[in-house]
Amino acid sequence: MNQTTFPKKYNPKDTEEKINQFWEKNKIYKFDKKNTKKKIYSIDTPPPTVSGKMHLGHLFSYSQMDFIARYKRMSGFNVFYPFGTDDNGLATIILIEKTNKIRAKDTDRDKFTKLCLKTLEKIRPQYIRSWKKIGLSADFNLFYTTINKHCREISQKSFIDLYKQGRIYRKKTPIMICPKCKTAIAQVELEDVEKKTYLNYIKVPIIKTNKYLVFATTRPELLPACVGMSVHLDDERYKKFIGKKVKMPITNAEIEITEDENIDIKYGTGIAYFCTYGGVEDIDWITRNQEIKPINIIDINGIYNEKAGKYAGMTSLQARAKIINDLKKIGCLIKQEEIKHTVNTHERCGTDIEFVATEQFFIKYLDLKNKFLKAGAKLKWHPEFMKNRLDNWIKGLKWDWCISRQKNFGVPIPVWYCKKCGNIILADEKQLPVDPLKDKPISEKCTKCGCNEFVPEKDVLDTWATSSLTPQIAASLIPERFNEIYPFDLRPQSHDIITFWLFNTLVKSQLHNNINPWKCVMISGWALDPKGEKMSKSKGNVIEPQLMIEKYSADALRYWAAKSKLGDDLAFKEEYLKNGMKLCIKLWNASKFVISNLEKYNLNEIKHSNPEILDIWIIEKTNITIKTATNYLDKYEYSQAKKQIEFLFFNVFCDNYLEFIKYRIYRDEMTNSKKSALITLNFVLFDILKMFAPFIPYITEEIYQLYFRQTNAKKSIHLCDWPKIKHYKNKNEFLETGDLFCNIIAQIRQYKNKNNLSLKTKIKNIKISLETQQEKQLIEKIIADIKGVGVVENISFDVKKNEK
RNA sequence: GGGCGGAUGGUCUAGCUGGUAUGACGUUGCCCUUACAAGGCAAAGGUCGGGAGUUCGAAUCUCCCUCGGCCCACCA
Repeated sequence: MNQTTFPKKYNPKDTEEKINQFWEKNKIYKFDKKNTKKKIYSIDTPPPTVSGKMHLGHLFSYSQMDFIARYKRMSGFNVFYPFGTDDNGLATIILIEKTNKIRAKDTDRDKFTKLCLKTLEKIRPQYIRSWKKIGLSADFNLFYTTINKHCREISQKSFIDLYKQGRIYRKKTPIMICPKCKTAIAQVELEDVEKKTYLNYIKVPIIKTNKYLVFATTRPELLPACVGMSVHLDDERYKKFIGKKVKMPITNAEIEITEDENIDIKYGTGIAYFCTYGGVEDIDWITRNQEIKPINIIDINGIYNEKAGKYAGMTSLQARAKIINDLKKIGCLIKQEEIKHTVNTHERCGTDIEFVATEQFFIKYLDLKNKFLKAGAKLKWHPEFMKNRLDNWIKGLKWDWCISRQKNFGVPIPVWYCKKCGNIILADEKQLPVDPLKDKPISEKCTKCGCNEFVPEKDVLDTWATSSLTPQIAASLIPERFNEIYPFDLRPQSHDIITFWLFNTLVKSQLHNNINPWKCVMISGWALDPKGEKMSKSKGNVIEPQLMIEKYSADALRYWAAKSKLGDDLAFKEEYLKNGMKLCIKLWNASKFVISNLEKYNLNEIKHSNPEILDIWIIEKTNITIKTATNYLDKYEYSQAKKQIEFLFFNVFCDNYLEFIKYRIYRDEMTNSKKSALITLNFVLFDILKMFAPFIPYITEEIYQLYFRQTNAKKSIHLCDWPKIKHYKNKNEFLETGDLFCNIIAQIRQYKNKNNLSLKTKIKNIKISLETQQEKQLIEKIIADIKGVGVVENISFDVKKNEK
């Protein structure tokens, strides 16, 4: 047997770097596409955005999915674990603009996309390095970026398929836009912020009377778009005015007072005025009052148009200031009351959203709410209660999915319009991916009118329209095994995007294939700052994972990530990283001790036919841990599994077993008890290492390579089999005896402690108290061990109660 | 307003298909024991947010209340 010198100290920094290169060079995590014997376990890995940096939250949730991936790999699965990046959104635009000093607005879309792909190609390796560094065992060659050809093609194909199904429609409709980003935004992109504003009380004369009404509004600038005014039927103050008309100041428009049961009598003056469109309630109202024509005064860019009269060319904010001034001048503004209210803003830029009527593409799905609820219920949720969030969301959906975006970057909507008749011409599947701005439809003439001139659609698809296809995108990287990969076994992701990524993916899969995209979902929580608060740049409490890896090691960070229960948020505390390091150091030292002793002998030559009681005891303890840890991991409860393994290692193996066998293996002559100890040490340590491997992959690999690799065919510990249970007869008796033994050793330790004695000090006599006579019988078999381990010459027993 | 999850020694945390509580950090004492001083051994410390109920028995089940958290909906 080769003698390896086990390094005295563990150096995580160098080791992790070295191990990483080893993994990469030997393609340890490569998906074996030719292997048809192993069952595939497929993971729909979340694609992060290259434009960002890896943050602690990433580290947290990717580590958690990696525990499962590694466990499944060791359990004999052929793990399909791709890694993509999501690069067709605003963040990418900003990055490309910055790096290349250009503006997307002023650049040809095709050129910008190419430039983007080129830039991403350049910066990607550095970015992905972070993910490799945390020990992610994905196959990085199963790669996609949501803006590449492969993804554009699949995304456009999805559009065409849904269009043909009649699921996609184009409609002029009020839609939320961000006046700053100048694009349509979806419900999920909203963030509500509480803001201070003024509730303005405005006086309007009632026509043909000398009376007037006062209504209150936070959006006075929409006055030119006012189309209605309502009061509640039960409102004694206003009941009599229903059916009368008022004359709006400034515009002189005549508005009829109507009755509407949704009016809150207590809010403002109890009179609501409706503009097209100030908010959801305006849209609701106009849907209830079909005969009323909207006045669209805001354009898609957020600027007021000619219908706004003198306010044309302004933004809402500018118009508001001006109109308040004008109302004051003519004496119509009675008062302004400062209030706090919640406004919907665009989550990316914080700008208040506007409602504007524009032509947009929608995926029709409101009619399928029940189908989606049922589909959600079919998924196995871990943790289970997270399903409520999806249900809640589906039940609350109000609009179809608006999938067009007015941006000059993204996946182009594969559509042209006939110049003459406006007929929509879909791209042909054969020509995908297509860019209507530069490509022409395959059919040269409009099928309706025969015209041969086409207007390209300028809009692109919502980023979620593409990222909701990650299962199809990833699985089609290995087309020949598509059907074994899809539906995926697992979708891991964090809870904040259940309502979009998870939901949208489910929707697409249901619409295209009528099945769920995955069998089960694993929802992770958030990484919080040490105080338990959300990390954000503005708060300045962001923790750099890279710095922490430098300081403590990736294994320590992963150890921290394994601390939280699945789905729970977890505060980041350096103390936990220290615990992680402590475990690594302990694992290193214990392995050093065990291996340095094992290395002295050729284990194959040591044959023992008679295992000692305490050796069977530790094997049985290991068996129990294997069983419970396996159960927990099968339920995705990695934190419980880790806890069990850690307990076995620290409290049973190190604190007790290693101490128990020292006196045996320190002997020079090769006795049976020494042989038994060596053999047991060998495989218990190996089992422990294997169980730790999914959590702390670096140090376990290093120890494997230093010793166990010599006698194992597998190149890496991560390719080894997950430990199996060894069977012994009468294991309960061994368990009982071993546990009792621990108890007695504890008594001896206590005795020495009380008497300020070192543990190795030999004592002549000690009295041990036992509970029953039966215990005494068990103990007699291992009296020699007690004397040896406890360093005692004579032992007497004091039995508390006698058995009948 | 609707929904979901929490509240356990000084701090963080496990347990929650019921039988007086897990571990870590911190604190104190002992030990420089041939794996480990970022150590080992040992000790002190909690009756499980409050109230009621079910039960022989509840941190664990039911109901109510209080206080955080998250998701969703919210106003002219």
